[in-house]
Amino acid sequence: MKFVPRSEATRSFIIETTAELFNKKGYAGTSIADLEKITKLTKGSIYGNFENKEQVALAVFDYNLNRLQEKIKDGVHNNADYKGKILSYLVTYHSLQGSYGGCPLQNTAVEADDTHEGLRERASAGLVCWKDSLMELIRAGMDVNEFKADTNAEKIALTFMALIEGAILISRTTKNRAYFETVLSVASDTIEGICTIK
Amino acid sequence: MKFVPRSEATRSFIIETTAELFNKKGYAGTSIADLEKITKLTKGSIYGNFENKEQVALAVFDYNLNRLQEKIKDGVHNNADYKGKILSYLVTYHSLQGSYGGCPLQNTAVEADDTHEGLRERASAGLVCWKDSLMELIRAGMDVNEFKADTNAEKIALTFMALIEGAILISRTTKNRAYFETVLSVASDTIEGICTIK
Amino acid sequence: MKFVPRSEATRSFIIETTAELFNKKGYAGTSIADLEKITKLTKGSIYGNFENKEQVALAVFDYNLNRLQEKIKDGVHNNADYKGKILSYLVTYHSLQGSYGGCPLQNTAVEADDTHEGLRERASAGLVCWKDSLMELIRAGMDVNEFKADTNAEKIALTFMALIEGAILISRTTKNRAYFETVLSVASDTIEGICTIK
Amino acid sequence: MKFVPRSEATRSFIIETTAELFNKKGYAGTSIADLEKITKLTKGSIYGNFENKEQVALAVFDYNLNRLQEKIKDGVHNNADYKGKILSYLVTYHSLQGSYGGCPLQNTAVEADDTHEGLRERASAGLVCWKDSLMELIRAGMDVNEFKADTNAEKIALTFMALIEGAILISRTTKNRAYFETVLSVASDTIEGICTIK
DNA sequence: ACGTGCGGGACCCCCCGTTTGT
DNA sequence: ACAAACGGGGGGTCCCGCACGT
Repeated sequence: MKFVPRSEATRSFIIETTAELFNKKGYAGTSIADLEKITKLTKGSIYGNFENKEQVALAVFDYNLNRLQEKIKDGVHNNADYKGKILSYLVTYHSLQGSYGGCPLQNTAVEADDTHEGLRERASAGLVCWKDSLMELIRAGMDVNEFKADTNAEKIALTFMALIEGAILISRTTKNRAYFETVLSVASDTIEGICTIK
Repeated sequence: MKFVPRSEATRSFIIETTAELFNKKGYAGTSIADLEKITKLTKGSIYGNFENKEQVALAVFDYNLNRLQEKIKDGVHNNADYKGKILSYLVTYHSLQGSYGGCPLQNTAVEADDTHEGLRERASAGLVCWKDSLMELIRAGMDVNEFKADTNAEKIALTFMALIEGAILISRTTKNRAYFETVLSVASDTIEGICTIK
Repeated sequence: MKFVPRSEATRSFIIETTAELFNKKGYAGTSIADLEKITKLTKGSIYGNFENKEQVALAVFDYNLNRLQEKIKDGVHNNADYKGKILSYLVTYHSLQGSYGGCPLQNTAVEADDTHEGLRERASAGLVCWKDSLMELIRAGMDVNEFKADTNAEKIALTFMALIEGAILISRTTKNRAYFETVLSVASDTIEGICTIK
Repeated sequence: MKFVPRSEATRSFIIETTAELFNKKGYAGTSIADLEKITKLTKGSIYGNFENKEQVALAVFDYNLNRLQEKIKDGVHNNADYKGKILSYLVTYHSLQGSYGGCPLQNTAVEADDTHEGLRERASAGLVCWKDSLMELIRAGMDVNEFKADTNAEKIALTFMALIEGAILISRTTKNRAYFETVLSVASDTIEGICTIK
């Protein structure tokens, strides 16, 4: 029999409630029982709203990614110049380094790259989207002469992203926040470096 | 009863045979049945050589880390100047980007940071060890005037590491090798940037 | 996660269906697979109704003990005088000497005394409760002058119980019913011996 | 391939070393690993001396039974009159109420009666032998006019045994030594009761 | 001959993701 | 939306052989 989703509210509730759990324990490490416990719903209810565990995980990934993107978008909008817009990513990531379990893009990417093609594709799309957004900002900044004309937009974008993800990885694993700050300052410098004026 | 290990050969065989599997599928995602399949040994034999799955995983992590460190050490030894020694890391990591499942330090770190303290500690120690090695090389290079006297060794080391790990993450997830090259070139530039002469 | 029991009916069904098995094969000797076979339920169902095997065993012990006590209570109620009430124990135990696997109190006590504190405590409580019931009957009989005034109630109770349990042990092991009768006749004589009139 | 036993010394060592363990934990509850641990021998060695776990258990039962019988025989020999000989059983059993895990006859009988025909038979034989020994002593006492001529030897023997086993059962389970004394005093009285003179 | 080292595989208890009946 | 059952798989232990040393 075909699967028919039910109340959108419950579906959202499940996604939002379990998002942190999935981010922390991963797809393989999170059980349906965990979902029951944290949502206080029953298996039947969860399976009434999702076809299976995989669909919950996919929806949760989308939610986590969207949540991140919204915050980033806020930061971007709140800055007038392109340098500020790009540097706002650092502020946003900084504010996220709480107890949510790290960057969902990173967590999903690393778990899924050799095990779950569906999740890997989504993580990949998330990264590419992120890169494209950054490149767009850089190119826009170049257009208004805020950034140097010879800037390699993709290279800067990738460097920026790599530094952020690397910073999260190192600081979370070593539980040393200072490493995070240090690496992010380099990301900041990287952007400063392409500015035409200081 | 205290656990008594058996033939060192079998133990090593299990570790070496399952190392890639653990690196690809992670601790939670690898089952004893997987180990049986790939080693063609039985549970009885595996549990005769390891106390439990966790001990296999820990040993495998050590093996994977050591394997990486050996390759890096080779690269370092084969270069005379400190710049060459440091840049050899990039060559080594470049050669590793095959089908082994990515960087074990990254995989373990990301999976374990919120789920398995024992593995997290090992990954953390691995990262710190890596950073210290890099800092030592940088400081030695400063001593012989190969690197600028005002170089912040720790910052450079962390940046270098973050770029490498970030590069692996992005390129593996997107399955785009070019991203890897691009980010590593930035890592290379970073080292060039602290050299006294070109 | 806290364990939440399911349908009381299934739970009871499991207890009742497996009670004889546990009584015959003991706690260590009874496997979950045995329970599946005899109940024709699956592991999932059993573990949905009980936290673990131990909890099944404890519930089964309670059931078996209660079952025994109900029969005994019937016998006691069906007799007007205290001598008759006490001797009814013998009739009850006599009727129980079928193929149920012997006295659950005995079986549990002997298996658990050095291996399972939880079961041992329950068996102990069962024995003490039995002794107290007997003593109450004896003392009541003394109050109405049915039993001699100088009767040592506890001694008589313990003797009565020891004879019954000893009788079961000997007769079941040797598969000789006559031994059972012989020893029970002594238990009967013991009660006769404290009567004021014949 | 046929099984060929090995050094008698090792065989005895295994039996003697594991006797208490089997008595405490039972046949089903004792694992080969337990035997390894306590003997500090390897499985291979144990299986070199016994065909399988069952044969160890049978040999251990024989050993435990024999050990008991030897002590009883000592007590019997050290008493001149038949009353003393019989009552010496009580002294012997009293001295055995240490931490050895209770009466091996009882433990084996209760575990085996519905699960292991081989052990049950041995326990049965042990009980019958005990009964016969007691009956012999009683009849010999009757012959020399120490015991009343109308004594029902078998009944007295069975009562005596039942009281002892019942006493052990009750006192071990409740961990109340006083119950043991109380019931054994009744066993003693039973013998006094068949004496011609006090 | 005898003890050991080590591998085998069936089975242990328990939990998994899932479906069904209501 | 839930309660309850399902059956396969999770990690881990069981009892047992076999081949090697001594």
